[in-house]
Amino acid sequence: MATNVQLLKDALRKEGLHYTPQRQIIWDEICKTDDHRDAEEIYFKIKQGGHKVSRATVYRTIDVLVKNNLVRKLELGDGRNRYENKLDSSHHDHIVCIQCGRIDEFMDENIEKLQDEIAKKYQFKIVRHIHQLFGLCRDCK
Amino acid sequence: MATNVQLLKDALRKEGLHYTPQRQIIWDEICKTDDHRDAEEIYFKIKQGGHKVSRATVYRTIDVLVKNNLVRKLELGDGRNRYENKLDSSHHDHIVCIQCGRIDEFMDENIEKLQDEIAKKYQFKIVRHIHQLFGLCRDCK
DNA sequence: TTAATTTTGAGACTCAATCTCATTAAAGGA
DNA sequence: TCCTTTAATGAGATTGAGTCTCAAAATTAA
Repeated sequence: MATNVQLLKDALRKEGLHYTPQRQIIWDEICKTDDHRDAEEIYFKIKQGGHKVSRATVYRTIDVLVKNNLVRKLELGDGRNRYENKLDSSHHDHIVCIQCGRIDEFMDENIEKLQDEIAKKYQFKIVRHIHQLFGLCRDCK
Repeated sequence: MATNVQLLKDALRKEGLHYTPQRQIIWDEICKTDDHRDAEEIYFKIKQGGHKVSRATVYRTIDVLVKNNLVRKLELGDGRNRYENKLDSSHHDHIVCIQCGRIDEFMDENIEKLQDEIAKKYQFKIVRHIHQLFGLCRDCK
């Protein structure tokens, strides 16, 4: 956990922002699980944990964490953004079950390579990408 | 255009819905361009064209068109869904410039194949997928 | 033409996310 | 430590895309 404190401090310093208890609480909460949770869930978990942090601060802090690569923002197109910490996770994309909501992760070097080739062909500089498979998982088929 | 009328009628029949002027106006508007427009844009274009169709009907009709494969829904994760007609477009994914908003289309058989292999590995049945490259286009680099 | 049923439209409503601004807290200097 | 400046926080208002409601209008089949 000590490392996580430093990661946050470094990010905040880089942004010229203060290190505050609220920001630490939020970052801690996000580090607690490897789930893909939305801001509201994170906010309520913090509340349940007995801490008082406002919704606005949760949203604002998550933005900073995303910008500084500590958190990944997941857009599943259902109107709620999800977030996952990037503590020890390498790049991956997502497989989403439209029945039970289960989210798995995948990564394929070859797809990444092909992607880069496509970008080259279009003279496009990729900043980020989204690759999601929606359908039925093993248990819902 | 005659074909488009029939496509709509067929879709509506399949859904057990009535063929109405409003639905035709909406479908016509979507067929007019190959742009990727959001519901609000489509709604205002119809208004500008001198037709009176309510926002609710636009949204409702688009849903029917998407469900029946006449229109493709694009989720770019910016809170607004975009739509494009599928009149003579084969499957493709999107390259989005985060600077100027330009949207290009790409398609790669190999990526599609690799995707299917991943699904098989996870015993997952793909219903749909999203693959989008975000970054800077040729003109914005 | 009528009766039964569906569709439409105006505006209310939802919900995630953002904004406002008065209050509180942090950081650096003396 | 105290003070001053500047930034952060929180409560609640606001936004905006999209959905819902329900009375009025339109469609269809008889």
